[in-house]
Amino acid sequence: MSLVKKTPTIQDVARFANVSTATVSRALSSPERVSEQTRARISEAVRVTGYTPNQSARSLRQKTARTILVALPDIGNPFFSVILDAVEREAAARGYGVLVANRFSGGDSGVRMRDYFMSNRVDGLLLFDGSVDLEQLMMLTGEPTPFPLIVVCEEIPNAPFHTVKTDNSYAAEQATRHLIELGHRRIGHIRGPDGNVLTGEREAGFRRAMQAAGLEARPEWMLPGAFDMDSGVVAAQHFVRLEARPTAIFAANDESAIGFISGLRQHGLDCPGDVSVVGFDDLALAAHVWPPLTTMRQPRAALGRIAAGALIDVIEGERHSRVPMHMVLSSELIVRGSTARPPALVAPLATPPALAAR
Amino acid sequence: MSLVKKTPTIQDVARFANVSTATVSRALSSPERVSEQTRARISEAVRVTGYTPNQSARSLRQKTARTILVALPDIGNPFFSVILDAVEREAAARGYGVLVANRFSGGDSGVRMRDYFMSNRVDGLLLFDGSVDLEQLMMLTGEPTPFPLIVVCEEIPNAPFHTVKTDNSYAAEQATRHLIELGHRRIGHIRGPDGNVLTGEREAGFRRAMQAAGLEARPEWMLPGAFDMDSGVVAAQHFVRLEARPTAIFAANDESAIGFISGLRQHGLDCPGDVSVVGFDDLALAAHVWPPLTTMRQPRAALGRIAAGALIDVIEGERHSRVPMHMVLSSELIVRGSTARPPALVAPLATPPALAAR
DNA sequence: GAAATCTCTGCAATCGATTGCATGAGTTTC
DNA sequence: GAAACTCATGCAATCGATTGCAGAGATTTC
Repeated sequence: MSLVKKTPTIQDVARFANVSTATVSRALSSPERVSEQTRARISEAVRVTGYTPNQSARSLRQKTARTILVALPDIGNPFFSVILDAVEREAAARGYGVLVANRFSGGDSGVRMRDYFMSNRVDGLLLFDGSVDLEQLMMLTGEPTPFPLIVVCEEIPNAPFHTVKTDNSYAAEQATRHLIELGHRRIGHIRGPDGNVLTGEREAGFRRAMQAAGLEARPEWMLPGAFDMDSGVVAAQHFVRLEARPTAIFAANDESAIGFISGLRQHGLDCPGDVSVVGFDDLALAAHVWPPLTTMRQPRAALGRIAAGALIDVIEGERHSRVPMHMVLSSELIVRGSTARPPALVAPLATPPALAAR
Repeated sequence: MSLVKKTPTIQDVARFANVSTATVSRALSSPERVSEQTRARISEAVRVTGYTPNQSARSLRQKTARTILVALPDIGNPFFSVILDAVEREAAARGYGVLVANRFSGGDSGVRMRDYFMSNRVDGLLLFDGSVDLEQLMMLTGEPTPFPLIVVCEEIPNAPFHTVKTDNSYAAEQATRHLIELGHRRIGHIRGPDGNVLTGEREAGFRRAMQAAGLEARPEWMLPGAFDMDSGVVAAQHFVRLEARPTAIFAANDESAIGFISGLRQHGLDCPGDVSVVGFDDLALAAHVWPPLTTMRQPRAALGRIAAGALIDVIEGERHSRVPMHMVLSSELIVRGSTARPPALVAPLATPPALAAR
């Protein structure tokens, strides 16, 4: 009769089934504690009334939100969105909702994070942001981490957090070694954004491979970048202005590699004819750009799945280890068309003077 | 002294400031109703105790979650992830959290949606999934939509929902007209997945443009697709086997266009030399693939922002119009390198027989 | 056959914030 | 100077589900 029919509560179900709310609650959460008859009556009552438990009330009582917070630097970036996809699926499979916080780095990120937790909206945090201020975070979390947290894609030495990451530094080393094995000696690097942990690890791997081969990582060949296509285009502009150019570039991620190749083309240079390029991540499009990109495949889906699973384990107390866990997943070199032998080796007798080392 | 220090509640603040919890609550939500002195004492108490309101308790009392649910077919798809980015920002700016539900289409989607709402976890829904069963949804929602809902990217004629969309059909017409204006007469189309509303609208626009120009949309030139790169590659395989090939293709989205171009190349065909290709969406990478893709730019960020804003308006009762609103944003043709005049027109006298129409 | 145990169910407190109503002090009005 | 009003605050009910405790009846144990 009323204009707005209220959503049914556990009271309505109890009344309909002629039992107390306590019994209804038990019938739904631990059916074995309720007699078969009663259980059947309650099921029927639930069906008829169309009852769904009120999550707010449940959260309030149980101090549990069945929700995790995923903090990302940029959802629009396909690298993260694929991971988010996997996270969402794992969480959904275990009955958790996923709340996303985008552009989490920046001044108030620590405060916002703290608010999310203290407000009991989420039970745990998956932190993907390499630029977030972890010092600040640690201060907020206090000594023994008071809330379940897993840092993904980053590793802060000695930080009391669980982490899941890929073997960035080793993978960068592999990528660089691939170029060296092709015969390249003059190799440059497009860096990631300053202050990002990944930037450091990938650069370190690059330097290690160079050093191991007795090659020099020239400062002017370390081009600035920012993990996006535009910065790759800009890097290409720097590149063509170099007096002595490298014959190969290891880019810190696929997007900057693709931007770089596109920029090369604008200046009449060919990849891999003039310059070999290796990327990092293996985005879906890496196989479809021209030339198809040689890159290190990061196990992104696995990363998301494992991180989400581990976080929920922590939340549910199945991993109560005081000592932080560090999980490392390994990457894989995918050789495609963007890398080849250096020009000098292809036609050693015809090396044009312009390309010869000064 | 205790091992685990409890999170402070409004009681703690009240005790510290020597007032009732009612006053604390009012000081925080409507400060003008509390005297300046008291307000200062309360602020101090909040600061000292480190109090943050418990969202579950607030939700329970106010029947409001300050959270919206975003249902997407595929977060991993950059098309959606950019929109999600905009949605998240708009929502955050207005104090709402964003819960994501991925792969929402499929058997239980209606039920899952209903559960989300009835459980009071979310206040409204942004539905992006063209494949979700809207009939089922309508049944669940009942006559006057009982929960705030905005359907994005889709339009169901006569459905009692607010919608935000781009002018798909008109944009497809424009894209096709661009090919016609370049001189193409034999034009094919890579379709989207069956059952998706967008597929139908884009195909309709294509047919309208063809008809208006007096051209035939041949059945064997309507290639199946699925909005992803792989289906574009497959479409290219179909394409090369055609007896009489089109000189231009309008692909239903950028990903299938890029996959198609990549597939062409594997068969030794050049774009735009042999075939011009127009995409749809203007993904970030469209400008960076080779050749740079001519495409219809969809105002994705605006779409997300406007949809989220409208949804929150509805939630907060600022738009109580019974009659559903339909907002349409317009797309823009971005001409790049993947379209050119047809081969026959470039060198009309030298048309190789193989390329001539049979 | 009394005691102990087990099974099923209900009572009522509890989670933490919000809000309608009431109250008392201070202020304005005529 | 009494009535009417305003302002700041407190009291206590309320939102809806969960759960410790207790009791009634049935069953097992010795």
